[in-house]
Amino acid sequence: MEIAKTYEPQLAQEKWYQYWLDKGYFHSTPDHREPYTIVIPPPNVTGVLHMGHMLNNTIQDVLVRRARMLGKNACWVPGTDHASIATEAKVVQKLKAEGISKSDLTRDEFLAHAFQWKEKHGGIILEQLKRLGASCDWERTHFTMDPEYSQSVINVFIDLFQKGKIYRGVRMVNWDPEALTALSDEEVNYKEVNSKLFYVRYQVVGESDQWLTIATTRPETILGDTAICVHPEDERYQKLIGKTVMVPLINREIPVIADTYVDKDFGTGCLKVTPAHDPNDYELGQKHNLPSIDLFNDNGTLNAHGVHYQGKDRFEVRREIEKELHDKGFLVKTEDIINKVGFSERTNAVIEPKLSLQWFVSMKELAAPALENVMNGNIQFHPDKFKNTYRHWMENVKDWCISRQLWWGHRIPAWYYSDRPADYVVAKTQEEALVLASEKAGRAISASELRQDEDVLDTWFSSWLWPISVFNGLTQPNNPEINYYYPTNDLVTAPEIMFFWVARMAIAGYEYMGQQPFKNVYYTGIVRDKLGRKMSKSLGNSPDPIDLINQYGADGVRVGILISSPAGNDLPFDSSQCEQGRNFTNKIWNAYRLVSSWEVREIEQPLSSKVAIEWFENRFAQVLNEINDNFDKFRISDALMSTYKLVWDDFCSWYLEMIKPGYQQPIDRATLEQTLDFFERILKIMHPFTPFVAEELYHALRERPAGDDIVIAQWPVSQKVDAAPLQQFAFNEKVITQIRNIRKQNNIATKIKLELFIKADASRAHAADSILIKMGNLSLLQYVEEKVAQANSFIVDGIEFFVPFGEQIDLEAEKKKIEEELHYTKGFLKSVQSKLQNEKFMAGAPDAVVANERNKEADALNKIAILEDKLKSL
RNA sequence: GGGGGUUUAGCUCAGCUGGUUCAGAGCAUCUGCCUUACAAGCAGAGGGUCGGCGGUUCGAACCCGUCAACCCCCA
Repeated sequence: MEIAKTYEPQLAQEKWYQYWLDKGYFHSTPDHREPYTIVIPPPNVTGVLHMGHMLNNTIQDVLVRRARMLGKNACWVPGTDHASIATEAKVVQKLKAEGISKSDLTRDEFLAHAFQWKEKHGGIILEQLKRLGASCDWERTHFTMDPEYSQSVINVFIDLFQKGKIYRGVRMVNWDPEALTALSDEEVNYKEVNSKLFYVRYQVVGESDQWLTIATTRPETILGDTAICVHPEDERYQKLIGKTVMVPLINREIPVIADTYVDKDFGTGCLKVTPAHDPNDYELGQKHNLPSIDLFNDNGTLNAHGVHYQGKDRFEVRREIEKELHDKGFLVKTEDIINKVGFSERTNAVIEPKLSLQWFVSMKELAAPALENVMNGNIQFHPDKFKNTYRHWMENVKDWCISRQLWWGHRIPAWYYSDRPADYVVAKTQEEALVLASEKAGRAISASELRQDEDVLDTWFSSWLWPISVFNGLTQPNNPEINYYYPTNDLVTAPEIMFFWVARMAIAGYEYMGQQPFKNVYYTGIVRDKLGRKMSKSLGNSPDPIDLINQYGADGVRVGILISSPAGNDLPFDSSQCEQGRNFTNKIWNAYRLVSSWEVREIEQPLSSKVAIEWFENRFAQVLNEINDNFDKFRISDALMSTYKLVWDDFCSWYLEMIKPGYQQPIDRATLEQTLDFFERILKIMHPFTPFVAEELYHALRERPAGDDIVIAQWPVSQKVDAAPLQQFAFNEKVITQIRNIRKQNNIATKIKLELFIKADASRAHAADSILIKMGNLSLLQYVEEKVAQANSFIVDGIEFFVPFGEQIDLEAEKKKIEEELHYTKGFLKSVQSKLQNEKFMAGAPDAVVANERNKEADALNKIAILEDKLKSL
């Protein structure tokens, strides 16, 4: 049967993925084997696969597939995250397009729409992962809002509340005026923007025509000023401290206070204090007992304190108030400056610092074990440089604002029974809340009096339980699954979410399991385009992974994305890498074509094949050790590169060429059997990277009994490496390269046989010479005592080789070549000898190093002698 | 402003405790080959004062200092 000249991946992908599923190879249940567990970083339920997922999940799959082959009980738990803000924003948008406003809907109606959306779009991304070949245990697919999962989240909230770790308080929070919710600090991105610095003058009360000028980037907040602050040691303003000034436009009298917080050199050295709208001002306000005047509505428009600007948007007011200040003589000047402004990670709206009543987790104590166990290596980071960043954050951890003014998510289980903020209880259900509320109030509270908190919990308040809750470790403590699979082994994620997620999982792990959630954290880099830009939807510079899979095959794309992406390094991605990956799959495919075309006959095994086999056996063992070592160190790209070179260079370019019978010649059985065995081992180590082509060829190679599939095959066992055949081969490789060079320089076709003379004692003759004959296409190989005249010559490891000239002779070129080599070797000798003559070197360097230098000297002297001799003879 | 990191071939990266790897790999480049497994290929070659300067050392890509550029995180 004719085998296609190029590998067609699509059929194999569908066939084998379905086959693996049908056989249940990805499904895991606890047994006697050592578990190997990875929990997927759950993508947003409504998300679609992007290059970042691609990188991340390919790495996970490589790790899982290898673990499976190592005989571990591999379990990769997939699932999705409800992603409250992102998903709610999408649903709101979709409803808007249909002419429905969120405010027209009840909470239940809205949630019905949201669940509908989730049913429709949820899980698309999981289907896409299957195309990539992800060997997840799909029977374990979880969603962070599954009933049992939600139960864990609520339980944890209640538990932390009862432990006094959760509290409710008024704090300055990051308010997203578009999503109408508070955000955690981590969800705010600071960007540099071009702004204006406005210099505005305030009249000093009780002085005629005395003014004090402040500088601000936010003139619209002037209406909320409650003080002016100067540095206590600023001589310019000494006499103003304690006086009062008039707020422009509204003529409210406010004090001038002094605090070292003020930077004397920024602007005019006078700071206007607006406690309701700036975190630093808020602190100042607390310290100096200043009132707060909140100017804004939740959507960023001004409220009644904004007087005639009431109802207008903050940015519109900024423009208009500039004009009014100018017209009325308060605006001294404006300057262009670049300042940092916070933007919402989700909606990109400019964040408004806002005072509000929110729920917080007190982090300091909770974080302690999570910090300690990363620093002491119980949890390992790859690369470990991220430990520094982690420590810095954990040592300065701030309380975590966990309430979000959204509907999509886990509703906060707090129940209010009056209008007083303190009159609430925290309970799992309304029934329990009724009991608790009645107790707390000292009277019977009725169901109608009870009102549940409107807010939901931050998404990360559920995802931090992921490694525990996917095994129901909180709702069914000590169940067999959690006991078996937890702690998980490796977590693969992006450094951006080290604090959002990794740190908090560690915290929850120690708090609720008394154990780390994972042993290793592998941080991937950011996938960038050729120009170094982050791949993003808005830039439109991200290829669709599914398109790539269609174009290059899943295996090709997997190789392409891993070929050069060391842990923690950004990955500048270019589709040419996938081409390389595809070529790789094609290479092994064609190796199979070659091997399968041989006809086996009961003939004697050529000596060269015997030698080749011995060499490859050891070469394979050597590279396998390298690969295992790279895997152990989480150097995935290096493991892939070693695999790539083993397959392409060692196996295809050398081994197969060495044992390949002549055209239409049969092969001996021993060599073929050994080759099939090598091929099979090669496929096994390729399998984690290129699972589809590996399985396809594994079955093409041999008839196999049911259940003999590469996906569950045993990883090759590491063997002892014998150095001798490797050295012999390295020598031959150099000789062969030299012969090829001579062919090339003299335009001698590969087909033409050459003669090779070796100036050495015939006792040096070795079985491996057969390799020289075969690979050099020699008609004669002979040991001689004297130089051979009229020949190209070269030296390998101090031994001189001669290839007699054929018809063409280029004496001059040959001479020049030798002269160049001679010149170089003399220079080399000089540098070595100067070292050996240096007394300090001789005194200071270890013996081994000195001996080494002596060897170098001897080699160089020998080589120079040969070269000079050669020159003379020409 | 605080913290961390990076700088080695055109590109992406290795380079372990300072001493043969006269600094390595893959890709790209150049040259020659359609040699019946593969042109998605084969063979060969070129390419780096290891960011600059200074220091320690018999010896520095590696250690120290300094300057510069870039990146990330945090406020």
